[in-house]
Amino acid sequence: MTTLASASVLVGLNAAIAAIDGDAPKILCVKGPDGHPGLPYGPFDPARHRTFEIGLRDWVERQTRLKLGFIEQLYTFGDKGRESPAALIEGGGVGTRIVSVGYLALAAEPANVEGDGAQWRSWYDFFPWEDWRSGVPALLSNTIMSALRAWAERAEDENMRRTREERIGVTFGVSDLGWEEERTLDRYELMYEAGLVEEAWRDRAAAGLPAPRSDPGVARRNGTSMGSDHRRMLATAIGRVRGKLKYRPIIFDLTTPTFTLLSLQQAVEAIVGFELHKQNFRRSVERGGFVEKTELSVQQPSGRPAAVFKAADELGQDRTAKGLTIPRLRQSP
Amino acid sequence: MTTLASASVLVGLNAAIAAIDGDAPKILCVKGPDGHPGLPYGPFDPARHRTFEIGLRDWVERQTRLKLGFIEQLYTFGDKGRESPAALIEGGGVGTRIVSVGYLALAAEPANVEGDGAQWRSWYDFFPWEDWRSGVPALLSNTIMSALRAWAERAEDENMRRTREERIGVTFGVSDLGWEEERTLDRYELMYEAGLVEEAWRDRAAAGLPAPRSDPGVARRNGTSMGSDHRRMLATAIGRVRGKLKYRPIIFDLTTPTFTLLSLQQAVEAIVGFELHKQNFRRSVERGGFVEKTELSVQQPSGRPAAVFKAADELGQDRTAKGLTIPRLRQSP
DNA sequence: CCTATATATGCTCAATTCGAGCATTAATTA
DNA sequence: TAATTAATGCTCGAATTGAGCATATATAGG
Repeated sequence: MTTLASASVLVGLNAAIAAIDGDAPKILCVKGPDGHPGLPYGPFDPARHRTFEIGLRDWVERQTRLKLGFIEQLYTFGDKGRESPAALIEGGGVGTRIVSVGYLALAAEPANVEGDGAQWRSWYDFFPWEDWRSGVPALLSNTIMSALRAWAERAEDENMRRTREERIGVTFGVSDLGWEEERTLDRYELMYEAGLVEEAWRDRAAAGLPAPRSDPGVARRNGTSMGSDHRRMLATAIGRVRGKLKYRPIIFDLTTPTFTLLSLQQAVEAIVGFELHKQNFRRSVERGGFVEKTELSVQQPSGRPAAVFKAADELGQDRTAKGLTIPRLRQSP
Repeated sequence: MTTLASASVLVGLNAAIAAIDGDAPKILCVKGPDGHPGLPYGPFDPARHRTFEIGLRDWVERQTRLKLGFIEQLYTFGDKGRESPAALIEGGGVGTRIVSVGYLALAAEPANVEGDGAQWRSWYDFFPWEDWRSGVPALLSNTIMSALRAWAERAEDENMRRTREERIGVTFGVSDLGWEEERTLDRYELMYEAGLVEEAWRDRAAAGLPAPRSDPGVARRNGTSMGSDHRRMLATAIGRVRGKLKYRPIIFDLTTPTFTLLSLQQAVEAIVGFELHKQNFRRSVERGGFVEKTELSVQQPSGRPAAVFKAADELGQDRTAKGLTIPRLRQSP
């Protein structure tokens, strides 16, 4: 067996902490070392923490005073290019590989957070093309799609061109399947490859590679960029939440204990990024046994007052059972 | 920011490599350092490998001569209790935390492998209670379920007892939802907690904790145990394959290029662990556009010859699109 | 050649779910 | 009191699903 060079690996923990604020899906951001927004990050110290989860809860709480509820491991990032500038982290010299274990956490509401530059931001600040709630995002139809097609055209040979076009078709829903909201990561990665996000320019420059052959102005306008590979992690988190919604009732980890069906629907819409048929949503959620009516009702600004519901008891402690029925979005960009 | 103690973290890579052999779902095992079977394991050397995937492919190929096709990251294991005995791995002293990044890999067939003790084994050797293809596994109804209920009864208070019973109900399909085949990991973890698998006994002894209060003989009979936490990783892998089958056509990464619908069905049944309605399976797979008929047909040992199919071209390079429709198993143990 | 047997394949039918929209109810505001 | 707004109830056709019957095409044995 080979001798390990692993003494030069540092393990860090990242958390994508999501919450819903009315109709806005929020993510907790901190100011990263490079000035860009980033996800909360902390080192994993095996001497102090028995498990990743314990470590994560510990320093998230210390950094933000936020107690986490539901958390779930997302993905571990270890690609080259994640080396730490020596200044960033003590103990890791230049060239030390950082392995980050990314976690998804769900909070019932965007509680006030303390700490250096910590703030809740809409996740669509970073992924404006993912929000279809008021129709096809203009950014997508006006610039992204054509930039992607131009990238496909720039392929070296016919084979590569076709592959690229197929990927664009599937990931961006041009094909018959339509837009699959949970492919957030695929879309981000495709845009990264095509040089359509700022990180692609930055990373290639840092690695001494030639700049992408796309328009840098377009890349800069495609959402707020994040430090390191945090936007990729966030894309992973969003995709996971969107997918998971369909087979576990995690929506109730993101709502207040009681809610109206409209607010519940808006929370779901905030996550999936498109609008749902109101009556059908009500039917599926009521008949699916997800919610129970309370005797309360709340007055709206205008119109008939809405009944107040709560998550059904049968959903159980460990939030198991199945997920909501989310229809497929049939539009294309 | 705290100074990192992370110099004492080693990063390793594990692979659960699956293949289908007729009606048997196989997993590639090696002989672990403690004599128990284990999953192929190798260190991650950041100096040599740009990414985890490259590292994994590299040493899997060197250890087993097997070239991997589809691979996907599963989960990263870093809990305490994974410390290396000094003898196992050079460079890691006693008490060094080992972080293992687990991967799932799919092979088209259980190709011959070289290397010390490498062999393909049915994954039901390790999880006999997961195979419902000839009805409810006797092991489950005869011993496991009653041992689980006894564990629930041993709870310290009424609240805990009810929680345990609820978990058993959901995880083992006693509740109205029935057996959910993809909850492999939940079931393993529950059995571990209840002291019904050998690893629970071993780990508690190693940690200086009192032995579980269950019957050690029962634990020993509940499938073949594995070294370290490899059986947990395998459970994760099985659950992932079973779940993923429903939303991505990964089955075609596990079959030969051409197949009969029966062999395809048997492959699916091997994975999900229960039998499917033949005509409906055919309908869903044909109408779903997953397969295309070739002009060939093959003679059976007896009976009408079967048409030979291949995976549909539209499934595309990156094996995208949706997954097979797998009905829910309605039985209970 | 004929029959029993085994498997592949085609087809039907009822139950359920899903997508879409119309209709009614209950509040506020002008 | 009418207009407006949102909640809620209900229907209907289309598509999907679960189950089983029926037919087709082989082999083996007489």
